[in-house]
Amino acid sequence: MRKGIPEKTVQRLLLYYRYLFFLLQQGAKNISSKSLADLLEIKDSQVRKDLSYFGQLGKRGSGYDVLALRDKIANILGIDKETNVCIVGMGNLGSALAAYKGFLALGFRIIAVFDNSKQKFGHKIKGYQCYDINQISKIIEENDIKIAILTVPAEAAQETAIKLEKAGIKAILNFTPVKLSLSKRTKISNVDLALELKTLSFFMGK
Amino acid sequence: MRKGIPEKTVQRLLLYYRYLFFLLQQGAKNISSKSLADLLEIKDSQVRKDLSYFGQLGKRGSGYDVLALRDKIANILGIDKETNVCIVGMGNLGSALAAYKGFLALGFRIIAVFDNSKQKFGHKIKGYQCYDINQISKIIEENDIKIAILTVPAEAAQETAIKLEKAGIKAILNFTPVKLSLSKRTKISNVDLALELKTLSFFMGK
DNA sequence: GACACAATGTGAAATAATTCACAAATATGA
DNA sequence: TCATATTTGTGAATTATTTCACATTGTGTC
Repeated sequence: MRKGIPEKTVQRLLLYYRYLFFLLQQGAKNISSKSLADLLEIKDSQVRKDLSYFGQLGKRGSGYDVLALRDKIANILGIDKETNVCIVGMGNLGSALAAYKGFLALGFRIIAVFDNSKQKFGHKIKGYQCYDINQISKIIEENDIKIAILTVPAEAAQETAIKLEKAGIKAILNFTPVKLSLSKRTKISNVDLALELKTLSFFMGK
Repeated sequence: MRKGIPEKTVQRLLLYYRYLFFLLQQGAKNISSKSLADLLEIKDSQVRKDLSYFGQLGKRGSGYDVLALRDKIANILGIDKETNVCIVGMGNLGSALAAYKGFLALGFRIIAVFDNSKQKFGHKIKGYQCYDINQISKIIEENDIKIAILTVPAEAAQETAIKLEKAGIKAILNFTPVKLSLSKRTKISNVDLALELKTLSFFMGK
């Protein structure tokens, strides 16, 4: 079912989800692809094409049922079941992400945070018990964690990523500016903050 | 010169830049599109196509001069001149970004940070003087700031964005999960942390 | 200098993503 | 019930991006 679905489509699905969530609170019962598209400043055909990957979810003449569509998307994206994650590297960014509420709303639960500094482990950071990175195998196994958010300094990125892979992590959200070299089996997604800012400034006013 | 250049190309340019910077430190004089491509796990033709948007930068037979290419990319991306930015919203994420070193390496200088809380303004946060958001017009004018990093809570995002636009901000790096509605003139780039994590988990193991 | 090898630059081809456009289904109102 | 409106779902067309493939240029060796 999730074969050949463009990444962009998955991303938009989440944007649809957020609007549907909001619309439901407003008491909306139905919505057309046109209205949803207008809210996001995209084309209505884009909305319909995206949704069509997952079946015939709408009704000709009246559009989509807001509640049913929201729940369907929640199901497609797995928002309806909890996914455990850990954060590795408790510097400024790691700590900020530990406190970030946006993950919870999408079904993510931060189960553990790791660092390599004796000063930090054993203590609580943003309410989470901080563990020694070398204990990771034990803790991710005990807690069924498959996803790690990597926020260590660039110098430590590659070696830490290898530790994560060995420990059984299947996907890494990589906030370091390092191209991680791991087996094809491990899924990596890069969030490069400086790159985003540079791209923005390049196209500014264009 | 920067008309019709794909955003993806600009992003890769920065990745090339980082590797060239590193290679130069290693003492490399020349590099082929093939070697550079292999480091990034992309195709060599992609590297050449990307660079070809900006002229004939290589030399047949021997490849690209590392120093010259690095400097050319720095020039294209404007890394060689400083760009002033501000951060708006000094919660966890805003504070973490204020301390983030990666911006500096690309020519960005954080000039001011803003918040709306009396507890915060007047004080220093991560070494930066925190100002009242309502003073923004004055401060961005005085300091020639055209770019803002927006890290306020979702509820305050749209109203704050309007303030930024009114004050003369031309580009916003938006970390809130809100679709900002501003004039076409203002360039917006969205960094949606929860979306990145959800996309990653969707494709995990696929 | 001539020959073999290396590597670019770039049209053309292939692939991917978006948008169009319209038949089909549903809704609405007289 | 019938005519008209709406709105989906989806092939086809378009547009964007990547990859191919090769002529051309430069390098190194004898």
